[in-house]
Amino acid sequence: MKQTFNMELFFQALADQTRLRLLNLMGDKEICVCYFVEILDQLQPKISRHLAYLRRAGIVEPRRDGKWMHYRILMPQHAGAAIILQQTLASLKDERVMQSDTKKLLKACCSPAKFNGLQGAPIPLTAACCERG
Amino acid sequence: MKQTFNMELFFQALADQTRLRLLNLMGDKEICVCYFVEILDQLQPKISRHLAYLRRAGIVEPRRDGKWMHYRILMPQHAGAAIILQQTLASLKDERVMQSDTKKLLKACCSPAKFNGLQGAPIPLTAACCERG
DNA sequence: CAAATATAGTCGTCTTAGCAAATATGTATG
DNA sequence: CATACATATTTGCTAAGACGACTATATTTG
Repeated sequence: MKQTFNMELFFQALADQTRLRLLNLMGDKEICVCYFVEILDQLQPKISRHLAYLRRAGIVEPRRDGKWMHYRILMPQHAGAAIILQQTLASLKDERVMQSDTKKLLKACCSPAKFNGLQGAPIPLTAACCERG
Repeated sequence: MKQTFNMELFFQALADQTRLRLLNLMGDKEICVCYFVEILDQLQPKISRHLAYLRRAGIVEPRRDGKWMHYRILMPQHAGAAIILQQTLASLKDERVMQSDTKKLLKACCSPAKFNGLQGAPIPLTAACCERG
């Protein structure tokens, strides 16, 4: 089907804790880079670099919105890869770190102003949380 | 569920072409190391190393049989990982290299004597191929 | 210009290939 | 039964390459 799909590269992209945390946070919604930085509590260039790896592997897609960049998961054309990615996302939800991240994201969406790095940051479009304070 | 399961390590183990080829050859049967060496046409220590990586990740299990070591895939306890591994194996079958390897393995099972490195090598137990020549 | 994000450069660390040596088993020999 | 040797496989070791962290700098947009 896909001539250019590379299983090895695909797994390489998934074989990193930081990238798994990013994917878990995205889930099925679009997230702004600034949220990743805030929630993972890691330096911005590091987040950016890992997002670049995911981009290169074709797993995520960026969208520019003014100053902000939003990322969302791009389900692979390759049927097998799509199943693997979905199963991975499902499995991640069982892990403590991932649950903690998800909870933190919800909080941040509710009141971005309370987080240093999120002054005036855009609220994730599909976030099912309370309105901005 | 499993405290010791590590998704990152699991994907790292899968993120290598040589290891994917080994897994594809094993499929659901037990294979002797000497077949891997012959079919991948790579140096034996290299094969051994990659088998060690797979062992460390708990993906394969060795069995000694006299001089020969046989390896087989060990389905992970972790339900998600098992699904991912099964889907991976299924997807590999669509790739040319993997199909070629599988075909070569079948040939080697039919007449091991014709391969330099397989003089007197054991035939994979569950190999559904013709008798040894 | 300021803010958000991406990229480049440098460094330390991890992974891998390749070779040599070690280990484990089997067989032959005394 | 002990020894020596052959075969199959694993494991140290070292150099090369890839990767991640960190800092500084560049790019894009308001």
